[in-house]
Amino acid sequence: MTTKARTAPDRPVVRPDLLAALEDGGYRITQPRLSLIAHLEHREGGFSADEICGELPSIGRATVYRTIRILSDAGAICKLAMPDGQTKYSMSRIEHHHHTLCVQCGYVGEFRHASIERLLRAIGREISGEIVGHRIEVFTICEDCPADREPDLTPDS
Amino acid sequence: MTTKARTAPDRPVVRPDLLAALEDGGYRITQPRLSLIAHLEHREGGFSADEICGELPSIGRATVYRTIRILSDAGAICKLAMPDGQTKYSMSRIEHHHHTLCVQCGYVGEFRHASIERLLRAIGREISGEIVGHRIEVFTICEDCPADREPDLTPDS
DNA sequence: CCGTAATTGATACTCTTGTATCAGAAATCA
DNA sequence: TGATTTCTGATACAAGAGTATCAATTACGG
Repeated sequence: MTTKARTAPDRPVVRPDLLAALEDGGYRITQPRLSLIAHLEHREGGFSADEICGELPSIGRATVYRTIRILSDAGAICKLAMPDGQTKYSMSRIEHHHHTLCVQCGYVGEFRHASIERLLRAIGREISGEIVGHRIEVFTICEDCPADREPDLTPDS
Repeated sequence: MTTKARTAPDRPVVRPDLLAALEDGGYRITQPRLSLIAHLEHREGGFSADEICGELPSIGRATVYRTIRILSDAGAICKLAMPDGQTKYSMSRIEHHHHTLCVQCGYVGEFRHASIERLLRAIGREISGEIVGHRIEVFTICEDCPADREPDLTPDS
């Protein structure tokens, strides 16, 4: 029964699609990459690369950045920008989504809205040039944050 | 007839609303600020702070950044983010607009779309927390850019 | 026209977000 | 089990974007 488990070390079990992001890219399945993926998979909200370095001190900075890049290229992670320019990442849990970012605690939520795709097509008809991408970020003060404080800079571009 | 012009130096004439952005903030009308505003007013597309430093070498770096900040706070300038994280600014010419950014030449365009405000209200009803701002950026390859090249990273968050 | 207070510009500094390097360690292939 | 190739982690480096400092200058109210 346990024939196959002979040489398996204590590899964390991760979402198959995240594993596939590595394999499809021709990357090796390594311990640090698995630990990182397992960590991100269970992490709430958004994160910065440096936060992850702090949370997983056993994994080198360079590896954290490299792995985030791989996952980001594979579409498993989204790269976001806070109003102040800070970079955040977020694990994608649903497809074709957009993000809410709490300007106070950095919490990142995902939402879908059918009208958005339609809207983008309409915009495409009105502007010159070809649309190659978009960024839609909704800045919020999330439920768990005190709403009484002055929010940060809130660009509405 | 020319009584009033006696002590007026060669101050550039700038859009009154931009001047107001200074006055309303309690800022002095200085030569460097006026030169900068006059320059930006006639400049096409988007710009980075450092580009402006290069274009107006007689104005100090710090002053460029300070003035951009003042205008940005006053809403006369929008702060944008390119897909790669680079910061761009753009003079606002119309109200309640959003931006197109050419990922190849950095050209910034403005557009309005009535549905966007409606859409945001709809989103507000679906998510938890309070919306305090948003960022909608449409990345393009503009008419004047060769479309055959591979575009940059095109996040669709 | 003068005094005061804000502004300027040069420069140094900071902080974030990465990338480059490279010897040693690990994963994979045969 | 090697042999080979990739990956890792420590560290240094770099670019971008902006702030802090501060003496000299400029604008503005009276």
